[in-house]
Amino acid sequence: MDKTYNHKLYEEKIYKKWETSGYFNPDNLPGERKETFSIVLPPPNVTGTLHLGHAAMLAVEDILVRYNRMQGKKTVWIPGTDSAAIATQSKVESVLYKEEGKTRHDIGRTELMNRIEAFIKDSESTIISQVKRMGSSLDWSRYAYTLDGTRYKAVMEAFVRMYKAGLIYRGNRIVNWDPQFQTTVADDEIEYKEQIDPFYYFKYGPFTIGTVRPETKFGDKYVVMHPDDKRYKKYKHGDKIKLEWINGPLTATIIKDTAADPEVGSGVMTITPSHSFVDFEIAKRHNLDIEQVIDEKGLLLPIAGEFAGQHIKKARPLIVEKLKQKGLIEKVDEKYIHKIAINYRGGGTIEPQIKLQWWVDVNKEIPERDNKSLKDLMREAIKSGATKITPSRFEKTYYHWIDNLRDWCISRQIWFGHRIPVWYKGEEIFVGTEAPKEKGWEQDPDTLDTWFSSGLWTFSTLGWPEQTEDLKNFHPTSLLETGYDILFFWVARMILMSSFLLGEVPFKQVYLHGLVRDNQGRKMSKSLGNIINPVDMIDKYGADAVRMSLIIGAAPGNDIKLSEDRIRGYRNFANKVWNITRFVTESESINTKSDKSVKTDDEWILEELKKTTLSVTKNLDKFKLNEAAEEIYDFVWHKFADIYIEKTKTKDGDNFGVRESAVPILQQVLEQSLKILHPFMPFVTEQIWHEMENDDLLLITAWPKV
RNA sequence: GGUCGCUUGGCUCAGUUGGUUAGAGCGUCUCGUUUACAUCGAGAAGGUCGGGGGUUCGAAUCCCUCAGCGACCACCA
Repeated sequence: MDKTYNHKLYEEKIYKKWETSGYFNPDNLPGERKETFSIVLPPPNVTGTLHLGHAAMLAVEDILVRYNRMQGKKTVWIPGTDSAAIATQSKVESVLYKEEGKTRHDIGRTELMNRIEAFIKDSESTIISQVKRMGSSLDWSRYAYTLDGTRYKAVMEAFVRMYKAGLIYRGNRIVNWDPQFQTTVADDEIEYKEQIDPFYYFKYGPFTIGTVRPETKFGDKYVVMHPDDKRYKKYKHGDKIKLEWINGPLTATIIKDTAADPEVGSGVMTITPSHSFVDFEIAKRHNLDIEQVIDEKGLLLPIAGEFAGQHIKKARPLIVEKLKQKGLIEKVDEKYIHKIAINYRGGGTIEPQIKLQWWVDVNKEIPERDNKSLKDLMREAIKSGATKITPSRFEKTYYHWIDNLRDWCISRQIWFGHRIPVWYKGEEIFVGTEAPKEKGWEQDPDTLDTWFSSGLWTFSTLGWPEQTEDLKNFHPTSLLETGYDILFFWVARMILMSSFLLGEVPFKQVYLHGLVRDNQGRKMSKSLGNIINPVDMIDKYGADAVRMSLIIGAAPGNDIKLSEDRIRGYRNFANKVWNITRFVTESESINTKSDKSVKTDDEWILEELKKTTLSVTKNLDKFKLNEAAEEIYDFVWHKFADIYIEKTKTKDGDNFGVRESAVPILQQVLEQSLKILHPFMPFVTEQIWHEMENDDLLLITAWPKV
């Protein structure tokens, strides 16, 4: 054995050895295994590269998987990658534009698909090999891709079943429209950004109305006020008044609605139902006309008169200028702070639009599920305890989210993804897993929201809708581990899908890890230049060290602050374990007979070993990985090495040695330490296991009985 | 505006049924070049556990209140 542990010499070889052993696949595990343990990996983007968030996720999941495998359970961890529809398509589109100056419409749907497929093929191996470098004991024989054949079947089946149950419908409703990507965006995929803009007060007949967006106001012909607002007592609901507006005279109608807050401004507002969620609701309540003002590209429509055809950004100052000339501006607040909605995937500013889209009805009662709605089912999964969330405080957040949940818009106007299994022929509509045979049917051009297919992930990866052995054995899965930032996006939707389609929860336990930040608590970003690349760190310090640094000090749900110093510290620990082994191995040949009163030392270390093992086991069962890892670290370094080993050393003149009676104890403690350390630091422990001339793999040895 | 969380030695953090002198890593200081390891060892300094009040025989841990920070959610035109 070398004097220091050099991870570069071993990690790749060890991973290969594990892979060829076949033990990542539960079907090959030795012995009779009755209990099962299953985790489905949250699929990273197929075109992405490994970041620290992935690394943290892989570390946590691999620890639990290795632990349960050693506990004698039939254990599977299923890998996969995600097509990341919008992100991938826009990446390919931007390359297309940069290199060839073309848009997707220039090359057509089929050609774009080909380009995307090629791009994915190129980059898929990158993320997979990076996942492997973390030591992830994933069963690659069960690898799934969100757009592969099996998953396609599942998505089609799910859509059709939900449609037949009346849970999916098509309707005209207001959506979040991204003019840049030309697609709808889900409520949760929106980010709000603070911005300073002028706030205008306009004269609207006898009233004063305020807005930051004059360009939407052309069609405003309803004035809304609170029914109890005394200032406007003389106006009755439905009254008509004539007034002068941007492009000439207009007849406005008075609407009394509680949505108007008397405390805000003048207490009066006009509405633009076509481009505002609130206004849309008001318009629907009172059955008002709804007129589109801005088109999908952000251009003004003919209703804008002389401004028609102009882009809203350019038109705004011109409109303000015109209003000024007409004497309709009362005042302007130049520094009004408000929030604008943007597509968090990096797209443009959201413009609400009314569109004919496909929706999932979250409130409809489902006869085959005891007349419960999807919302009810989602609540029940947690309330009944069928699924538990760690840390538990997120359960409250989860309920709150469900309470505010609106119908889910699942159609997207992009080409890359699962195409909606609906065909039209004139007024006729056909919904099925396969295209109708006769001619003349045209398929809906839209694709499904990526979270629709992700929602099926726990069972689509197990072969559903086929009733496979895997599905029977491994569903509901034991645990879902992910960052708390996608609790809503994903976790909630998996519960929704599984509850309806399978009548059971997708997982028994949710473990939410925190976000990885830099050592000052800042998010890692390119612009700050504080990104730590996990692959670089693995090169430098080894995967074991990276894993430990992401576990210790990271309580569930709390953000992790990481620095290179910490990673280095755990590299040192790996080396410590290595050298303990060298000492123990050497002790066999240099032991001396000088036995003194040392029985208490032996008893003490064995007692400590037992205590540590027990506590580590308990903490792993309770998902307290951070505490478990710290205990082992402390035991191995400060109890075993610093205290016990030092005490076994003997000195006779110039001859150094080891107390003979301690040799078997050293062996025993080392061996058991390696076992309980293995889930955390799999590479160095496996290599040592091999150096100690064991034939089997540490990977599948039995967890010490406690 | 609503909800949730955080505040423990210089820095980063543990501490879930309230119980003896409050822990770790990094950093700092002193000493040590003994063949397991300098990616090391021995030792040390450093905390009224954000402020105040309360419950209790006893609180970092439970309750109230104040302050600072952060996150998420929300339709302020």
